[in-house]
Amino acid sequence: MNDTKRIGRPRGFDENDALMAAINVFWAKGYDGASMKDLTRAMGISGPSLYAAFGDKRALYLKTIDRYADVDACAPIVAFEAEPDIEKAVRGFLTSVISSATDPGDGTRGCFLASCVSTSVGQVEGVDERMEKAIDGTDLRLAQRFDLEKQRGVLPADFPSRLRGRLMYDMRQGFVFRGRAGWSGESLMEDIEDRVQMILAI
Amino acid sequence: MNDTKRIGRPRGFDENDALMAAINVFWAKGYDGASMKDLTRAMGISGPSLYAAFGDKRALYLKTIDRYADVDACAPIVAFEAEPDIEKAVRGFLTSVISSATDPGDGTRGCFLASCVSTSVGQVEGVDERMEKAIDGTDLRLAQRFDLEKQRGVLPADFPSRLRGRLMYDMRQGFVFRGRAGWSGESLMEDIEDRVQMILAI
DNA sequence: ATATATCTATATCGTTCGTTATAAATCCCA
DNA sequence: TGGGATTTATAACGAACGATATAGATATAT
Repeated sequence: MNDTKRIGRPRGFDENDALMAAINVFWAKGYDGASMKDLTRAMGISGPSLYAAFGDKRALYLKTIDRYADVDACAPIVAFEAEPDIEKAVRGFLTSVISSATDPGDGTRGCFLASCVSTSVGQVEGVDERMEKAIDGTDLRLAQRFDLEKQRGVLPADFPSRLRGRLMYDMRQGFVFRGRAGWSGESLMEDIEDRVQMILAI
Repeated sequence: MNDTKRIGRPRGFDENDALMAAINVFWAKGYDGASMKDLTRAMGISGPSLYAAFGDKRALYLKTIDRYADVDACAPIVAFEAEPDIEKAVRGFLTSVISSATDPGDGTRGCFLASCVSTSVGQVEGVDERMEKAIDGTDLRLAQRFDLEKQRGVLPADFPSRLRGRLMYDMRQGFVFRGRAGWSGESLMEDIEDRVQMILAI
């Protein structure tokens, strides 16, 4: 908005970078599990700087959710939209879900929204609306991809795009959940061919 | 186990009742959200009594999980197993999931395992194994119900019982999640006919 | 009745939490 | 070269947390 140089000492950190770092902390530890010390250390700033820039912990959390939604960091959905062949796209979506749900990285398994934010729905004020909006948005994107195939004639005109989009979303929720509970990627992969057929059935 | 009268002052509370009360507190507030004060008040006992009987907070939490699994309190699964007609059973399962996921009661929405325990997987030591075992057990029960129908000849011999059981489970996870995010029961019900057909397809 | 063992309640412990005064440091502008 | 504005770091705040030491209460056993 305001590109004019502001008076006073400038920020010693990048707000974007700090937010992305905060996302990873919440992602790995959850809202309650992430202490202010965890956050300030990972963000490379001190407590007062954090409060001045983002408000309190809850406000920071909500901003990480908004940021995550903005940068469109959800790999499975991106994969789904990028692949031209619809069957491969569905398979790619599920495969991406599974790999991200089971990859033993820095603790940021699954999707930030599905793995972390979803666990604070109904617990942290302000999360519910954002989560609902995120689910709506995802449902819509998935459905639109199917609608595209209906226009192309690949899928029949009466294909229930919305329902199948939601189905895919719920499958993701299940896979992420199982991954967090310790399921291996291989065992989860046993299901995907059956599921691809379900999603695309008539 | 030991029915002989024990020496010393007897317990002033029932351990079962106290555990059930603790379940509801965790269910409504989550593991971190449930304070010892919340727990002792709901359980009707004082702090030291709680610690003497159940250990620390985490041990109590794990015991509530075990207890919940034992009493078989998961309504959707019970409904699924009770209904003789398999299609009605599947529909009943999903309907029960949705109603319990959206019923605005005392905060104990969904299933204790799906709504609360699942959010502490990877966060609280000892939860992972229990959750994995619970999922395994549920998958098995759902699959066995399908196997029964295969024996009866209602479902074809090549019906993938295990896969469809897992599918139902993942659908539940999705519905519970959406319910927590604010979805209404009616909007969730829009999906179920399509889903019943999916689960029983081929 | 006394001794012993167990449970209960009050009160408090030390931590850790999220949050914030305070003051030094760093920049723009005049 | 100051003066004003803003950000920084240190330190500490009150509150709430989970967990306990202590002492009183209540049962059985002898």
